[in-house]
Amino acid sequence: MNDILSNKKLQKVFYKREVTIVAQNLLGKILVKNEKKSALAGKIIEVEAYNGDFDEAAHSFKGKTKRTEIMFNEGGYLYVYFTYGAHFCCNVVTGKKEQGTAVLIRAVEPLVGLDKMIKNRFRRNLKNEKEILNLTSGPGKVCKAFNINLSCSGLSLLGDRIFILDSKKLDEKDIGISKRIGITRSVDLPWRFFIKDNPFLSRK
DNA sequence: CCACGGATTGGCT
DNA sequence: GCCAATCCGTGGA
Repeated sequence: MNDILSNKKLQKVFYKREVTIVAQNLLGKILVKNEKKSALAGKIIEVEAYNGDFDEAAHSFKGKTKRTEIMFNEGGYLYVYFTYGAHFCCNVVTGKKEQGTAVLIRAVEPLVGLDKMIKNRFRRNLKNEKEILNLTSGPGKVCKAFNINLSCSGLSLLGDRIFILDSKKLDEKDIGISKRIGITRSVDLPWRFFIKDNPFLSRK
């Protein structure tokens, strides 16, 4: 199983493309976070695209602020924000410099470092086997399990702390598309992409 | 300085 | 299914 970690790291050219293309192509790829002694890894199974040019739900829509300036980098950086007084959410910055586009990682399927993820997320042992499905099935949950917080915002995905590995291309028929979740503006854009029937999705 | 709302989660009805 | 928790970022006075 750990041989998945020998896959090739995604490079700048992958991230600099248009945000909805990057979003769909991130499905099935492997998010990796290197800890002091071990690695955490999960397969990306649910994402959403945000584009500040015309998408009122994007943090970058109103222009650059101290919080969102990272979103205006060129593709290949991590943008993390804090919300509802409790949760972090992590995004992959995409496109060209000053564009303000990013992909929210909404759910992953845990692959490597499960014990550590369980510790990070619940601070206790699992109550039962089914609880594993609650480990990384939402944007705040992913960040908690991977110990991603504001100190990770702005990190380069070409570095060694956090990055994404390639994997074989998904069959188009396995990709689902829907409206985005939890927003109040630009609600009709069909910019949520997910791997159909994966048990770790945030919603069915 | 103050007010308001949020790219969520988990607990309770 | 409904709803409170919780606090920072943002914008206006």
